[in-house]
Amino acid sequence: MTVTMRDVAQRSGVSVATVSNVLHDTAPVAESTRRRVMEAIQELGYRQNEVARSLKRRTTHTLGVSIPDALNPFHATIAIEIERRAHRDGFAVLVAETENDPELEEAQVHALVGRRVDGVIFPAVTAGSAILAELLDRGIPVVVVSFPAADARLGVIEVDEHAAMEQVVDHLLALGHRRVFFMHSGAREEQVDVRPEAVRAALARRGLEPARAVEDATAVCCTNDVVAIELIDQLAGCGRRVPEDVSVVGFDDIRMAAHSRISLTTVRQPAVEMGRLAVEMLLTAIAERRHVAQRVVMPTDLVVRGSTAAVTAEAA
Amino acid sequence: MTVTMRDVAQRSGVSVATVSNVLHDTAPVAESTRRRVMEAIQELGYRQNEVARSLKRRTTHTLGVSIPDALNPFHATIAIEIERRAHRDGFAVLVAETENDPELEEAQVHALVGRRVDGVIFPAVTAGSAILAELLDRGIPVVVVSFPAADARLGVIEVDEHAAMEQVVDHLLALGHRRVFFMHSGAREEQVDVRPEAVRAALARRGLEPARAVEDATAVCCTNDVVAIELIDQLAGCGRRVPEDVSVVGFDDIRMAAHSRISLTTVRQPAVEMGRLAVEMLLTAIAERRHVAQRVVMPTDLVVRGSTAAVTAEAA
DNA sequence: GCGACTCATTTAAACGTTTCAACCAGCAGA
DNA sequence: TCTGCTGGTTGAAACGTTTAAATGAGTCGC
Repeated sequence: MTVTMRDVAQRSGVSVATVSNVLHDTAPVAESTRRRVMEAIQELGYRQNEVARSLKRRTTHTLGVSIPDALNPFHATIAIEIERRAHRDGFAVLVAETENDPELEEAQVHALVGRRVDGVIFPAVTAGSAILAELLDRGIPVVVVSFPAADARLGVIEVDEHAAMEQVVDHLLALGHRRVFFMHSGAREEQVDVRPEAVRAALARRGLEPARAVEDATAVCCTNDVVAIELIDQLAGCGRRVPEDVSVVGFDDIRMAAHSRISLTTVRQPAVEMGRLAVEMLLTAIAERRHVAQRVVMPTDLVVRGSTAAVTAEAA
Repeated sequence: MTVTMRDVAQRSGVSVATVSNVLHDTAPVAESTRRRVMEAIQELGYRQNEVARSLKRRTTHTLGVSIPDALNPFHATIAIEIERRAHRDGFAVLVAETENDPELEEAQVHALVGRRVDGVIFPAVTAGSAILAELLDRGIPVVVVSFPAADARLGVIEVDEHAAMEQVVDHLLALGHRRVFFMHSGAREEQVDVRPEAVRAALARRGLEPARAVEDATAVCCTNDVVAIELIDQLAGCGRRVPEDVSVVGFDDIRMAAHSRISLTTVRQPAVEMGRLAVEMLLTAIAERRHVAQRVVMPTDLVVRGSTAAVTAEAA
C-alpha cells in the first residue's frame, strides 16, 4: 500500500542502501544515479518512514513537553516557543498535559518514555522528583523551567524570585502600603512555589508581616498574572476598586497584562527566551549524548502599570 | 543499555512471544509464567518500545494537530481538549505550528506524514486544499474545524457563521447602529474567512452597506475576540470609549471576554466540545480504517455584555 | 491406548530503515 | 604487470516488536 524505500530502489534500479545514501549524503553516489533515485522518489511520492528510521538509529528526533496547564498563557508561551525552536532543528514535539495531577503526570511521562523521546522539558513547576530521576536514570536529558530542583544532572532555567519579590515589595512600600497579602493559585503547584516565602521574607526584612486575608490588605501580590486578573474581577464584584481601594501585582507579564483595561503591574519573565534556551540546552545535550547539568538564571523586570497606586488615607 | 523484551524473556525463562502475550493479552498464558514475567518487568524497569511496536503494527497511536497560531486562545482551547481527549484513548499528540505560513505548513504536514501519524486535526482555518488532499490520498483521515472545505472525505466541524452574524447584526441594529464595520485579523487566514461576507450579507438584507472604515462606524464586528480586545485597546488610545462612542463585538467567547474590565459582547463557540468531537470522529474513523467523511454543525450563542450599547445621538 | 481437543509456549518471518563490510572497476605509481 | 587507492555500489545483519504457524503436553471420551 504505502511506498517504501524498496520500491524506490526497484524503480531506479539500485539497492536500498544507495537510496539511503542519496537521501542522507552518507556516502558518495554518482550524479546520474542520484538523479534517477530522486526522480523515482518524486514519481512514487515516497516519503521516508521516520518510525523505522527511529528504530534503527535509536533516536526519534522528538522532544516531550510536559505541562501542567496549557491554558496558562505564560506556560503556553514557553511551550509554543519550544515547538517553534525545536522544529527548526527537525525535532517534533509531543505535548503532554498533566492537569496538576501527579498520577496523570506519571502516566504521561511513561508514555513519553515509551515513545522514546530524546529529551523532555517541563515548562512549569510540576514534576515529582521521582519522575525526574526516572528519566535521568534512563539517560534522557531533562530541562525544567522556573522551579527549584536538586538533581545535578538536570538543566534548570529559573529567575531570581527572591530578588524579584524584593522589588515588588519595595514598590508597594514606597507607595505607602503596609498590609500586603500573598495570593496563590488553587493548583497543586503551590506546594513547590517559592514566591509566598519570597514575599514573606522581603516583608520581614522591613519589619512587616504578611496580611492575614485579602479583606485585610491594601495590596495583594499574586503568584501569577492569571490569578491577579481573576482577583481584579472578584474585587470588582465586591465593589472594591483597583487601584483606588486595593493595589494588585501579578507575575509573568502575560500579554493581557498590558491591555489598557487591565493594566497590571507585574514582574516580567522573558518567556520566549526561556523557551528557546530550554530547547537549545536540551538539543546540545542530546547531540553530545550527555545530561544538561546546567543552571541558568534569567533576568526579571518590574513593570509598573495601573493596578498599583499610593495607598489612600481611607484604605490605610 | 536499554532493556528490551529479550532481556525480560531471558530473565523469566520464556520466549519474547510470551512476554508480548502477557503484555497484551493476545493469547492465553499460565498464571505462574505471567507472574514471573511481570516480576522480571518490574525488576528490570522494562518499558515497551513504542517505536518498534509502531513499525510492526503500522500504526503509531499518534495524532497530528496542525495549528496556525497557538497563541490564539480559541484555537489553543480546542488543541488542549484534543490532547486531553486523545490521551484518554492512549493516543499521543504531535503539535505543529504553522504561523500562517503555507510553506511552513507544508513542511510541518510532511513531517507528520513522515512520522506516520494515524490522523490529523486542523483546529483552525488554514490548510491549502492540496495539503489536505495529500493526506487523504495517503489514507490518513483528517478533521478540520470551523472552515469550509470541499473534499467529501474530510471530517468537518463548523458553526453556522451566517446565522451567527445575522444575530450580531440584529443586535446592533436593535441598538440603533447603522454604520457597522467589519474588522479582520492581519493573518493570512482571512483569505478563507467567511465572516466578513456573512456580515455584509446580513447588513444587505436590511438594506445597509458596511462602513468603509473604523473611524466611520458606530459599531465594529471583529472576526474574533483577540482582534476585538486589541481594537478596544487601540480605541482607548484614540480617546474613543467603548461602548459609549463605539460598540464592539467579538467572536469565539474566549475566557478573557467575560472579564469585567473587558466585558465583550461576542458569539460563543463551544470550543471544548468542538475539540472533543474532532478527536472522537477521528478516532472512530481510524479504528474503522476509513475516512471521516462527516460534517457537523455546532450551535453558537450571542453573548451580550458591556461592549455594545445603544448608539448615542452624538455618535450617530 | 488412540485420536481429537485444548491450553501454553516457541520459532521465525516480517515491519522499513541504517550501516558495516565487502566487492568491483578503473587508474596512478612503481 | 602488479599493488594500492578511490569512487561507487551492494548484501546482509541489525533495531525491538508482533503474529501466524508450528510444537508439545495434557485431558477426555471411548
